[in-house]
Amino acid sequence: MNIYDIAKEAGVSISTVSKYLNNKNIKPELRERVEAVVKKYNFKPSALGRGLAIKSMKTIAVLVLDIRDPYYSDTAFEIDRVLSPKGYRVIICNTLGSAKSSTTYIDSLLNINVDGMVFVGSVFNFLNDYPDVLKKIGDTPVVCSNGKLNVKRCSEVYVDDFKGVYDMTKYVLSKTSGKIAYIKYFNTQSANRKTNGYLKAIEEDNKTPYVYCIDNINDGAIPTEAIIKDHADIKAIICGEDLVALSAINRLIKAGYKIGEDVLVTGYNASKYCDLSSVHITSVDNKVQEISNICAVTLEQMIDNKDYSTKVVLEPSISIKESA
Amino acid sequence: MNIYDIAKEAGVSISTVSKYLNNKNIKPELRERVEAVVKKYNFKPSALGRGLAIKSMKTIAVLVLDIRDPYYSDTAFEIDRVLSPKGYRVIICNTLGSAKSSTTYIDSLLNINVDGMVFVGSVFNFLNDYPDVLKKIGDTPVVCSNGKLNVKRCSEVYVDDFKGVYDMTKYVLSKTSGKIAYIKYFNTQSANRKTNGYLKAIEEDNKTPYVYCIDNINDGAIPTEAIIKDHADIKAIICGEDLVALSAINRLIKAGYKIGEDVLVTGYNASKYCDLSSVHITSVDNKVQEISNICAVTLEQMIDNKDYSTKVVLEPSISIKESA
DNA sequence: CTGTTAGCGCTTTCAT
DNA sequence: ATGAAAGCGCTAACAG
Repeated sequence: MNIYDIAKEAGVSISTVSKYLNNKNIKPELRERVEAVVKKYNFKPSALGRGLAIKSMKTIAVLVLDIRDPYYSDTAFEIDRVLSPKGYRVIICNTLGSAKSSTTYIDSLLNINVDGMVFVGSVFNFLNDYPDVLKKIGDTPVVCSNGKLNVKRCSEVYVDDFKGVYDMTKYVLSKTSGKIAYIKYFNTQSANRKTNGYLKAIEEDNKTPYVYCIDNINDGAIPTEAIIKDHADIKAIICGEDLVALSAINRLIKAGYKIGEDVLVTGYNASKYCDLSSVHITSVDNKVQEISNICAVTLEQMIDNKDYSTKVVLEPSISIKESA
Repeated sequence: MNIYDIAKEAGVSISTVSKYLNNKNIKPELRERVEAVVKKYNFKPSALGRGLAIKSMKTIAVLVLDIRDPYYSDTAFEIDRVLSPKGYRVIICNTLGSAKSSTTYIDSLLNINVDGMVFVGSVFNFLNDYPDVLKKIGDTPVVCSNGKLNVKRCSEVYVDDFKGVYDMTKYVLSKTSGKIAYIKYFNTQSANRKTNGYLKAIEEDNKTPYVYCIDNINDGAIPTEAIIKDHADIKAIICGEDLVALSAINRLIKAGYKIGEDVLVTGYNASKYCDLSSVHITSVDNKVQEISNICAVTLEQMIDNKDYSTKVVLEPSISIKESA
């Protein structure tokens, strides 16, 4: 069933059917005739035919490191929640941070004339070192959450994670005068900004910073163990990720520390992980849902050639629970 | 840049270019000429043009309840991991269990001639009550994980969750002779099979079953509290979901129980949640990755019109940790 | 306002 | 083996 069939049965031309389908002005009588047939067969025009004609597939893509990470699945969920009711299909790409994989996904997306893409996380900034990729993206609308791509049409949506950790460190400083350590996860620009927030606050207080790094998000117990060994009198551990805080807490409990009393522990993301430990976790709320919502809305504005903000910065807040 | 441009520059016809792109036989000389131009521009044929011609977009869809649930994101991840290197784009659909949303997604997918769909979870079986939807799906390849759709081409991949909980209950019975309760989550066919596994094992041991139900996966603390109140001498709680076990454990610890000693707690899914509590959780391993892998591989076989198994049943196993 | 017609980029007969 | 031409389903410019 295609518009020819509909046109024939309604006794009109295909362009009238097309006009009907695209809400253009046609005479009421014809409109009724066409509508009757369309409804009768519950006809939905092929997105392929239209796609080829107008070079758009009503499809957008969300590129993430790994959809299994709650931060990314939250993002993907919100984007789908906003855009799928508007007829967009949402393609999900797990790049795992590999340049090869990322560029392959991008090729594949451009191949179907994807209407827009959302790059989630500052990890994707490495693409700025691939001018041929940027060139291929051309003027396809791009929204970067916590990142920036040097393409023609790019909107950036940030949460100020420097401030997030800075504020959190200030908060912790207000609760203890003892040693405060920081566990940094990964080495993205975002992770560096967070670390700098910690360093700045610590420095302003004339204290000594203790930074421990991990590359695997499940390895939180390792630096925690090191911290316990290096500084048995540790009073607080600020973590760059909730999962890390969770591991740290479990490790500290095993070592006999009372969380929230002997030692304060904080996380980052204010994710559901915060409520999974016996001691609920105080965390930097970096507004995943809000930021993803803005990404989705902005992307749609870009696609529709409406005005849009090229840069939005959100203030994180502190979600206080029991661990600090 | 399209095949006409390539053809012109290579001095051949478009059909020769098309043949080159589709690995059909062409004379070595021409092949070389075409290849040179294709490589020069790193030409990738438009999926839209091809899509219209052959009615396939090299796109598959994964329909889940909610991608934020780790079980579903694990599934989506694995399917993308297998299929995206083969050139498939993976569309993600969060139906939230709503019939309206599901059918809208399905319409949208069929509209782009999606090559295949994976329905994850027995929740989607409700679609069998919508004959018009099934009819629309027609002979589009469908794979159901833990479910079944009455469409022309459907492959089912199951994990025997009755046996999973049955075995787990037997295991728990071997460790304690006290009261064993079960916390059931939701009311899907799968949840019922699990509950029956518990009931069967309990019955075979001539013990009294205690089943508590919840509809929200985060409500594990509620039935746990009830259990503590009803049966202070509870010896084990078997949960239908890891997250429920996690809440139960936190609640039990608060009440002063020693997990793994005073009371055993088990989960279902053997997800990463099992390692997030201070006491790691013994759980039924229902092989998410394996099952998703089979879904992806089977779907590809169906799409390629190769032979495929219409039904695969996997045996769950028990992942023993500290909580039981 | 309506219909005719020419694409959109590719695949696929069907002659050559 | 190769190329010309038709066709996939739709949109849009253009003529009426």
